[in-house]
Amino acid sequence: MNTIGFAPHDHGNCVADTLRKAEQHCADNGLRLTPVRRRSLEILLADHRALGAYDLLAVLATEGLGAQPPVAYRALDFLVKAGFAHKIEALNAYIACAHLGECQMPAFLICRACNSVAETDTTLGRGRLNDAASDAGFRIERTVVEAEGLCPSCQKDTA
Amino acid sequence: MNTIGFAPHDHGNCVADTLRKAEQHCADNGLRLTPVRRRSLEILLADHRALGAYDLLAVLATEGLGAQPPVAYRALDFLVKAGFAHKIEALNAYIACAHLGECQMPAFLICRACNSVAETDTTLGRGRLNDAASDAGFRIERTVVEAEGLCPSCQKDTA
DNA sequence: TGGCTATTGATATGTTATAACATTAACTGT
DNA sequence: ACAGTTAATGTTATAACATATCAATAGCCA
Repeated sequence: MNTIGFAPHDHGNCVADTLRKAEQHCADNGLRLTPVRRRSLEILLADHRALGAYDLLAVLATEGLGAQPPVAYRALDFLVKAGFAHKIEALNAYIACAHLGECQMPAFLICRACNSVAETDTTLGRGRLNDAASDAGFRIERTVVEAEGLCPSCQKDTA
Repeated sequence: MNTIGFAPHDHGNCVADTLRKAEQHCADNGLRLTPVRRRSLEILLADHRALGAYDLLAVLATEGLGAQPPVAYRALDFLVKAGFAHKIEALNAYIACAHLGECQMPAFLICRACNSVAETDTTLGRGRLNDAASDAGFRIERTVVEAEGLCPSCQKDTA
């Protein structure tokens, strides 16, 4: 599992590939990637950065795809439930999934300076948290793992 | 590091002990545990459950300690900065620190049914996340680790 | 005492998210 | 093609969470 987000990569391909996978997943599971949903995913995919619901809404509005908050929240809700996007709890913002199809327990590295977000995975590393949960008799259904700090590029700028 | 929250314990002592430690910490560090701040900490300590800022405010208001949002947010800000409380990002809510004085990298187990929260620690378990961060050249400053699920008691109720 | 800083009081507003209900589109079986 | 059903959208309103700003006051200390 590589950590996309800060490293240079072929982003056009990254976007196209994710859209293709999303379409396939919808076809396979009887989900409908409607215009608003598809466009919302494209907007989130535009860069590896978290977008607020109202930021998304602003873009949709300029394109005549809806002007009221529920439009954005419904689209985001669909994308998150389908596994196409994640909510970054520490920012109250949303980001496209960078590992569509192979994403179990996402973890995020969030740059507090430029707001870019890299996604990685902690599936193999839940040791301590799982131990604590089973000691306490707690049944985990979802985990939020987010690290805030400075990305490589913003560390240079500060130095 | 034990995981307080779901297990029975002497809660009166748990509260008194934390208040004592908080007073000591303020005395040692030139911080002022004013009436609003102290009372806010007591309210958060009342049980191992996350409280919204406006829930806290409602209690403060009945006691004549302030009726406007900034009162609650200022108190919470002080408590969080001093390490006496934590923000639960997944709930936009706040909880008293259960390990005052020995809390480095808190992690939370959050029951989605009864909203009770247990606090544990992941200081020794950051392996994967740290690895991913150093691979990416990311400098971590703060981590958010929260697990949502069902506490022992609510698992029984559902069964 | 005077000057500094931290805290509080108060009003307003910004930001994030959902409730509720009417309408329209898509799918299903006949 | 048709009615019955469910999913999606349009729209209005409001709930819930959070901060900016500025004036007033309290504590500290030279």
